[in-house]
Amino acid sequence: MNAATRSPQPPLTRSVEDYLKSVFHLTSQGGFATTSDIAEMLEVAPPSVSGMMKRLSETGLIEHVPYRGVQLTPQGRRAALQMIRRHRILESYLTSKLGYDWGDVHVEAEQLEHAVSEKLIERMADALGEPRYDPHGAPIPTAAGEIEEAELVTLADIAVGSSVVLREVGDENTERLHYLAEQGLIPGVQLTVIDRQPFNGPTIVRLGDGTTRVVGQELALLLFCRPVDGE
Amino acid sequence: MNAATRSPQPPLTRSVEDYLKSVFHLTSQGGFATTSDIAEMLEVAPPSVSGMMKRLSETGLIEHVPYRGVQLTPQGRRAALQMIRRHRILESYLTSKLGYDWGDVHVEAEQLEHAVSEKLIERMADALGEPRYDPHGAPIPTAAGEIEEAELVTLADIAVGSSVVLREVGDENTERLHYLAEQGLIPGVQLTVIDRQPFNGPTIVRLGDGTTRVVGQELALLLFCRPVDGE
DNA sequence: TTTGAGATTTAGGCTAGCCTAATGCCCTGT
DNA sequence: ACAGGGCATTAGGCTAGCCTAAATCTCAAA
Ligand SMILES: [Mn+2]
Ligand SMILES: [Mn+2]
Ligand SMILES: [Mn+2]
Ligand SMILES: [Mn+2]
Repeated sequence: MNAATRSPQPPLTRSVEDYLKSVFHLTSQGGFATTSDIAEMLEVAPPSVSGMMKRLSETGLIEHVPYRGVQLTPQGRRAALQMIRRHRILESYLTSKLGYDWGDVHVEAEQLEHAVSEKLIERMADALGEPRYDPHGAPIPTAAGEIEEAELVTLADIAVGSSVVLREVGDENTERLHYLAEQGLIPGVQLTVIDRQPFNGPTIVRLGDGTTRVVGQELALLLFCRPVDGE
Repeated sequence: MNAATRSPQPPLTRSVEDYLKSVFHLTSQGGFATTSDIAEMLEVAPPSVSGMMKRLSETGLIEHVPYRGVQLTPQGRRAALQMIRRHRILESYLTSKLGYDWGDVHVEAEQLEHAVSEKLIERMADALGEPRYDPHGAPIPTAAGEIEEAELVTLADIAVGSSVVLREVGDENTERLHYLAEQGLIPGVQLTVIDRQPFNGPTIVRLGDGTTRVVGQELALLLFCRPVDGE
């Protein structure tokens, strides 16, 4: 009887939890997560990733194809989704109940996610009314481990003349989030693309109040939108 | 320039934080914390404590007198009080804002105390109105690192006929806390000792509503009281 | 088909924290 | 004064996670 089949499993370490989340995010579009992508995301050296991948495949949390990359097993995926639920509930709670700025919650949640109990997360979720999205618009997995998969398009890909709803923005960069909030570019806002400059130039959008914003290509690639019905 | 004088210090680890808290509690009546007392409190083997004491004295957090025990340095005391503030604010918050039972908060706080930021603790404290006592009646250190030192007496030492206010109870045992809550023996309640059986027998107290309780010696030793003014 | 750049893994090393077994210190009781 | 019990420390070993340097694999370009 080996480690992968022995039960009950010892609790996952902080590191393991973060590795699993990384693999989840890196494989969300399908395919493998590569050693160097994981290393970059977690800010560790590639050999550290190789070492951890070895341990994680021995415990049955990932499938490792040498020199190709890794994918989560069903068990690994379950654990990753649980961590993502924790993270996003925490971000939501800090924002709604403790007056946190949406630019600051990610860093705090990155630590707390490893220390909170299941019970605390469910109490927070309950206090919030079982939110479905975190403050940055990312879907919150259910306690049962299900997550909404929406097909979103980046603002940079929206044709001039089309209207969209901004659904989700990346949550890792505090300054970027502050800037977006200043500009009123927050999830839920409706935008109409009124122009786009050539050569990967900025996209110009009109907000509901008639004001316009000039969004550079780099930023436009990080604003995930859903086309508005009937457009 | 050695480790003790180099600055800024690296953040303390989870283990170090728990060791410092233990030393604080074990020296709160003065004197030294012994290796075996620390080992018992943290549920580790004595040699693990010896090893950690070596590291902590090298970093200037404790003073170690070989074969005698340890005491906190001012720096170690500051760190310990910060952790105790975190712990007690967390217990208060979980109880007041998330409907936690007072018997369950200790275990949760024991983990969270290592993951929360200073900022989060201050937001929680603010949301609670800067509480001065945790749910078990223990004083909460201020953000500046000051803690109230009250001279409390255990119920077992109160003379028959005297009245007291129950101020503080130990928070480590969930079942004990549940039992105390059932009996109405919670901090703030006024008690009059109406009898005590000999040979370390139980203490009989009357509550404000006229009902009585029979409190065994073991429990009476853990109920910390303040004599009522003018008695 | 060969080759080389780039990615990955292996080799070897380090620290923090834990353990058990062996040794050493301290103090009390005779 | 000293023996012995009990506590503390030292010795030696282990795992998780990290690192750098060296070896190895892969794949696309020549
Ligand atoms: Mn986040
Ligand atoms: Mn994390
Ligand atoms: Mn507690
Ligand atoms: Mn703790």
